[in-house]
Amino acid sequence: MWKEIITLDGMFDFDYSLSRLSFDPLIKVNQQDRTVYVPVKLMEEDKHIVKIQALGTTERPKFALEGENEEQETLVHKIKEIFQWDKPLEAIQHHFQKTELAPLFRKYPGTPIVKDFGYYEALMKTIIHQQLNMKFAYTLSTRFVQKYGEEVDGVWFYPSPDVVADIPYEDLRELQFSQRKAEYIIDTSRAIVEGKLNLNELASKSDDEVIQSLVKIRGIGHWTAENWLLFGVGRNNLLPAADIGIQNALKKFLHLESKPHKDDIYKMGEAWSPYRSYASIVLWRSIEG
DNA sequence: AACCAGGGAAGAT
DNA sequence: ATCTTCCATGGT
Repeated sequence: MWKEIITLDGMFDFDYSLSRLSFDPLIKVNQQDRTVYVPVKLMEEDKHIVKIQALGTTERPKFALEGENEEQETLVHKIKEIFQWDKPLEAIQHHFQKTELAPLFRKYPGTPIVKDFGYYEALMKTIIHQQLNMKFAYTLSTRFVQKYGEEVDGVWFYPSPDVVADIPYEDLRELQFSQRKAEYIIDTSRAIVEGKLNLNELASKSDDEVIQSLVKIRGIGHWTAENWLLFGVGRNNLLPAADIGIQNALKKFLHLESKPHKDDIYKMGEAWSPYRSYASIVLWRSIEG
């Protein structure tokens, strides 16, 4: 077993990360202990679990990382990437002080964007969650992973694309997937297995290039491509204007009569660039219980 | 019971 | 290219 203490220079609201992660029943989180167990797949069939416990505060973040076997350096690096501990959250908050979102950034300092635990996982989860209320969305993704994924010490790993590629559509329908959602999930996984879709390769391209490529795949629209970039890859400048949550948050924050249209959202968002992802995350946060 | 949900495809213009 | 309609399925 290895253990490592990490301290950050800037701020980081880890307890908020935990409350967000706890939306997902698949993720083993304990908000009282301030811990989360992160499933990390270094390669296929090379599954690891890293326990993270918060020791510090938002202003003075400090974490204890713990793993079972070797690979300490690689796993710590992975965790740093997932939690994006290198993002300059102070500078980002400062950037927003001259915008209309300043009050939200003062209310929620150090709000981080924690990435999903893998590119494929992020894409599947995002497709499954399209157009569904969050409760049912998580019910579906949980059924999906608990049926086809693998549990190690109480921690769930998503199935790999080759497992999903072989699922008959009817089997997902039994989990209450719509026919189309079953097709999106399985067909996209097949494209990955066949090498027609390479997420690692995509992740090195520009936002626009990624969106152009992903949108060509049946079942992936603009919203899903943006969300993959934001939560899968961890890009800074995504503003999913079609997202109902973003729309509702802006309506509430700006006291609008009705939900803003996407053109108006993009216009507002110009001042938020190049950190529009962080505008998105505080807007989402502003309407969470 | 109607409308909504952290959309998308297919068809119409 | 942009607008409309339909699709699915549970939640409130």
